[in-house]
Amino acid sequence: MRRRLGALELEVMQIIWDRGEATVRQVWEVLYPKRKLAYTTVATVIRQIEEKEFLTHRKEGRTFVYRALTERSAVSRGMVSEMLDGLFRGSASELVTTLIETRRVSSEEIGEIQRMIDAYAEGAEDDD
Amino acid sequence: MRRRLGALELEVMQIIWDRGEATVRQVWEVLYPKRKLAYTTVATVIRQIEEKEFLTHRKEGRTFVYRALTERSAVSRGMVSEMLDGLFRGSASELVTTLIETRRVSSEEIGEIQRMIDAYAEGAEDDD
DNA sequence: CCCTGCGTACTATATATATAGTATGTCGTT
DNA sequence: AACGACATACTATATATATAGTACGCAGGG
Repeated sequence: MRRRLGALELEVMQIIWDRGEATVRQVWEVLYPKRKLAYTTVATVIRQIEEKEFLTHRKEGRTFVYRALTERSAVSRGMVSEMLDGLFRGSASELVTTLIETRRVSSEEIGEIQRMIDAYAEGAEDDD
Repeated sequence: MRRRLGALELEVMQIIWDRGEATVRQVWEVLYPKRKLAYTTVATVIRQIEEKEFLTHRKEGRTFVYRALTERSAVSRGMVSEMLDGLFRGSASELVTTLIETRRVSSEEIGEIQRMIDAYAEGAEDDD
């Protein structure tokens, strides 16, 4: 019964992935400047995410400390994959085209992408 | 009051973008093999998309012929942008990394991406 | 010992999305 | 003129998501 993550749920996950572990209060503190949510709202969202089995918790005193059950990379891949199919009919190059049309991508980033793609092309050279 | 598109709504939009225009029946016919939806479901979804102002229609006889009000590229950019921020903290290179980890990307596609990125790097050379 | 702060649990509401049924009108064929 | 196919309009239900309130327990400061 593994569902998908909404925008707010994803934000919460990002915070927990960043820190490794987090309490409701810690998540709330990070979130608060951007989205002025009630503390209990954050608590509720976190419990909902836990129901979807993306999180689990241990008890420290009376406080729950949450950690991810699913890695960030797995969720990212899932979402990228979805977008690839849903939006670009599976075409990776179309996605990249759109990506660089979307934002002014810094030349450092372009460089990184070039290196990464080149490295990948090398490695995959005698594959398919 | 411009909202966002759900997965099914996006599928419908893709069909209409592909053809330029489409009737409910045409959309339904394309959709049916994949998702066995009732004809009226498709009609409802299309009207809902129209309410969000992504579509409009003209009347041809008694049939409505729908066309997009928003270009595919604009929607794509919006969604990529969202994903970039929500998932990769704005890092385009991380997105591309995840992309090539996600699927076995064909060497043709890799080639295309290389050419495209290189061209972009050229053009932007003396920019920022 | 009692109040306050903070923790979780449960419940609630609004809106979005997915899905389809019923109603009603009309066009074309017999 | 009536029937069947098909068109849109309206309505309905389930589930997901965003958001927050209330209830209740416990622990520490006075």
